Amino acid sequence: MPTPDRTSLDEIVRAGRDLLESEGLSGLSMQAVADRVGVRAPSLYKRVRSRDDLIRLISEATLAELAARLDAVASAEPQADPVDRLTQLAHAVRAFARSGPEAYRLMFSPPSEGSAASPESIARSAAAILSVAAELAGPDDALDAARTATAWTTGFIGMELAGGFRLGGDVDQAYAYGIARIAAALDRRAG
Amino acid sequence: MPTPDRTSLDEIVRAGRDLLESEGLSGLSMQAVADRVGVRAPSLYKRVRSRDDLIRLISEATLAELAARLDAVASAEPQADPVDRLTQLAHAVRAFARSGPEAYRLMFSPPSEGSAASPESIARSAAAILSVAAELAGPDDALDAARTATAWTTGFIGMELAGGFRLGGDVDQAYAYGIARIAAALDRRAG
DNA sequence: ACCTGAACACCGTTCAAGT
DNA sequence: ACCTGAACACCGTTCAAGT
Repeated sequence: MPTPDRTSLDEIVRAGRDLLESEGLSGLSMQAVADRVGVRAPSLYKRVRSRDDLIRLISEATLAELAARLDAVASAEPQADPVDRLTQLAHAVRAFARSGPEAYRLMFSPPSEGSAASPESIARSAAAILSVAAELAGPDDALDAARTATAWTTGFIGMELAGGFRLGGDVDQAYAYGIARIAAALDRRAG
Repeated sequence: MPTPDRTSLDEIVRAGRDLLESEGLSGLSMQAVADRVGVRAPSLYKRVRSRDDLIRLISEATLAELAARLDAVASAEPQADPVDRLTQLAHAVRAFARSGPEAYRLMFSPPSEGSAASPESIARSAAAILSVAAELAGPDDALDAARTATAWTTGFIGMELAGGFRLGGDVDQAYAYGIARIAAALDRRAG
């Protein structure tokens, strides 16, 4: 006789994300997730292969949200100058990271191989930046340019989240300075 | 009656680093470290406050090594063009990261607050880059320029180590492309 | 002064037994 | 078909007892 479902994969992933953000990665235990969704820990394994798998699902969900956010920004003003659009994208990534720092970090530094998001979802979240990079640097250099912009963005935000900017100075201004330099450097019109 | 020392802090940190590199962060257990140095796990707490503290010590040691490496590169050809020197520094960081990827990742994404390296040692490892950045961008923009270069470098390498470059293309070439663009963008002589 | 075994409170995960 | 308690093999850490 079937038992009525007492939870769902969605609820588990959502609970995991909340827990990750409020308690950090070490607080994301199967027990804690089970408590949140009102089930015993072993029951989670009906919907999730392992804790690593749960972490991967959280990464995947976060990545999808980021991709949606960036798509919205990119398509908001399709006519705007590509330098401005790249700048807006970079600011959107930073705002997203600040709204959920733990989940953001998870995307870019998975604690294990099995918890890394799939190449497909990574590619999807890079689409908006790739398209602006193509406009800026031209089709031949689009991939390299997108990588340069993405590397700088994730590097800056990663250092910021890790508390790496303790030499003083205005971090917001450093971000603005950086994105302006990067955008100009990638702009083929500038030569 | 005192017992002769059966291990030392240095040996523990070294064993921890080896273990980290060969087994990953999750393989870096107090038990495994104790086995390596020939002691029982509780004895480690005579020299180390906690596992987090051991991780911090490993980060600190790695950071000191990186700083020494970069100092050596920076002072090898003091007369060279700053663009070339920044390029060499960037390549040195990447080579260092590849020689010990797990320890490298630890420096830039500490798994917890207590395992982060001290601001002082971070500042020390940034000295070489800061000095080239000052030459390139001028004293007023030195800090912002150093942050831009560092963010790009750590971001690129972090993505590479996380396996984030699966869209194809030549990653070595993307690195060369990026550092050339960044160096040119920071160079005030180019304007 | 250092080292140890025993113990504590946790983990992630498996599995037979329940409904 | 889902859920559970019990169990297993691990953790990090503390502490009294040994030398």
